[in-house]
Amino acid sequence: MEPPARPRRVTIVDVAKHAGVSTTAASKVLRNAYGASPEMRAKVRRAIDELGYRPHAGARGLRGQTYTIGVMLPDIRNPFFPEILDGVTASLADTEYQVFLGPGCNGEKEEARVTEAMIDRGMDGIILVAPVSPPAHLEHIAASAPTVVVGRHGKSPLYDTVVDDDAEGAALVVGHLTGLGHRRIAHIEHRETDPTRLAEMPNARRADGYRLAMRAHGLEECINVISTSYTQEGGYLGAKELLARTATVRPTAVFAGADIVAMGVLDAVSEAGLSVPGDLSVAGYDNTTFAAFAPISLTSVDQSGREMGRNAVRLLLERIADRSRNSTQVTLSPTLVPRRSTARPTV
Amino acid sequence: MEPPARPRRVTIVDVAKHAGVSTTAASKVLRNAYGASPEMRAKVRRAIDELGYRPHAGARGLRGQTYTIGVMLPDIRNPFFPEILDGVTASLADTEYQVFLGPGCNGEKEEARVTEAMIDRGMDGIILVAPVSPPAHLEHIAASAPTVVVGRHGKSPLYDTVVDDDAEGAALVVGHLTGLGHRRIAHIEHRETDPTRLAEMPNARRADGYRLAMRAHGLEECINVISTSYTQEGGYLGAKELLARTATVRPTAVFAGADIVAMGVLDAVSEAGLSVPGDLSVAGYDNTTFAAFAPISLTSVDQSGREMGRNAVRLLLERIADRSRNSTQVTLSPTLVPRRSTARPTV
DNA sequence: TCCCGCATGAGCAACGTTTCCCAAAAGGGT
DNA sequence: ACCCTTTTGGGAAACGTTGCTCATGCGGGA
Repeated sequence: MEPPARPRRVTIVDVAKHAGVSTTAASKVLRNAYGASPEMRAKVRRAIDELGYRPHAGARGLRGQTYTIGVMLPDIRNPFFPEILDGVTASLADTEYQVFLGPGCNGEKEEARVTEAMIDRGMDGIILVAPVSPPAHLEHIAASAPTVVVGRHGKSPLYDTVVDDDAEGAALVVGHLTGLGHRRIAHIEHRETDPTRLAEMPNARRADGYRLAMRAHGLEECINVISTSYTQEGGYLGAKELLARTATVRPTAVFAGADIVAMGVLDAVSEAGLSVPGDLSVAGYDNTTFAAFAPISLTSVDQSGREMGRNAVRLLLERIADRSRNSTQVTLSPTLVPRRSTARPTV
Repeated sequence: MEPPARPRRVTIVDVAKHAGVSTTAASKVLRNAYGASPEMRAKVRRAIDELGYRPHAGARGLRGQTYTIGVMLPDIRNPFFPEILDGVTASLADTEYQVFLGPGCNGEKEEARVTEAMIDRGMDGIILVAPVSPPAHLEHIAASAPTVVVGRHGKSPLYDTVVDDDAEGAALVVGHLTGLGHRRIAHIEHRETDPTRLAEMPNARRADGYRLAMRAHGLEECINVISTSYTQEGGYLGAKELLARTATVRPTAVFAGADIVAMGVLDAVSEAGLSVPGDLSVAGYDNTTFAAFAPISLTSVDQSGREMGRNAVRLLLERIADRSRNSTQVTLSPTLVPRRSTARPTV
């Protein structure tokens, strides 16, 4: 016995037939376009409801828009990114647009695959969060579809950007720690060699901001940057190196470039039988969800991801409406969230 | 001055012209279809490379496949779900398929919006992770596109399922705790009233498994289930209630139905000035990333999300190949990961 | 009365693919 | 030399929309 033939999807033609009008007319009603009388609108709308019609996005895309926005996140595991996403979806909630995420892509190759896939699917707009691709590739993307880059400092006439003032964030941390009385404040950064990334990626800005702030507080000779990576393991290795020093040289505080790095630092501290903040104050960056967990209670910098997401959508919709408008750069200010992982140094 | 007209996308017609063949021929080469000589294949492939042609997924979808798989995650913040996603993308890495995620959808309404959007975009297959929609809606989805449901126990002839044996997971925890000498073991569950969810959702199975295992250990009179929700707040409230009791009735161990719930428990414990595991042993479920962080070090149940993702893809591809095949249910066994949050009770 | 403009509708050609078909040519067995 | 099969290639019609162009009918101003 044959399984029942799947019912063909109802199309705009079915709607038009059922309403007794032309497909053109039905299309006009769908798009709220000019040239349809109130009675016709009513008829068509009724037919749509009765048949449960939904427009086919692919077919629409062939002639214009797909009503789809693509968002690329570098790492779905980093709990900071969902904040941005929330801002994006909230802003798009009462529009016809639908958001889809490219899956976790770390590395240029994966990034290229995902962005190309978005373009191939005719997405109306693309939001790239902290992409690692070279600027040329970003411009290639932006030339194919309206694009907003979030969390990366380079500017281009082809795309808009939304960034956090990472240097200021670093200064907030240094200011907080010096205010508590710390002098030997170390920083764990993400090692970067590529020159454009060195100029554009937030991690490099945070390191620069740290150095600048240390000098501003007259602590130039205490500057101490460990280059590992923005991972838990990177934090662990960096902290091991710091803790191996003799007590008179050992830092009393560590500014980790990201919360996840701070987690690694906590691992190493715990392994060494030391305590936070008694033996070492630790601060992170991103104010991720777990920074607030009671056993961790990590002092961190909040970049207001929601606000970044909202701004990204605003810029994207503006650019969809007018592709030739000048590119815009939005910079948001971070705030410090002090918690129990930082305290006065015990001399 | 006019901005330079955006270059029209390269189409299969351009490729055919450039190679000096028909578009039919070019299409055959693209799809590795029968009826093209080796020389023609070579010519067309060269043209594709020279022009940088990429097929337009929307147009393809109009006539068949879009080579797109949609994955719906209920909550992007729950660090367990990325595991599943990893399994999915890894399995799909060397196919032509591209994965896209629906953004965080908690609630039936959001779920419906996202799944409809996936269908509208002609996605070739849909993976639903722990959906909350009623079975009728799941079958509606499955009737429109090949579907695999992950992390939900109901079965249907229309879709395949991949689940963890949640009852066994609960039994592992209870066994572990009784083995350590605990008797008053409480459980914090996600309150569920809807009868089908009560039957199908993993949280209900975990609670049932807990009860069953307690009886099996002769601890029926110690059974103690607190109904809140699978959130940090839910865990916090549940733990407050438990900790308010006098020491002789107070549980010595808590089995939280999810790691995020355990975080809330830790918050409450810390607030009450008590310690883990000294005053209270705590176990979670999901073995999320942060369960391994040193200051937390949470005993948890690992469901091997990767394996679930891999299985989901396998089933999905099978169903795409043969839509009328019988539906399959895969059940995976969880394992216990003991850490420092559980220990012998201090009488 | 005539003409113009506007509101209302429909016809039709795209958009970029795939696939069903058919034609021509090329082998292969008598 | 003949027919039959297989290979190789292309023409053209879909798929579901949208937007251009055009036809009709109506009212109003001259």
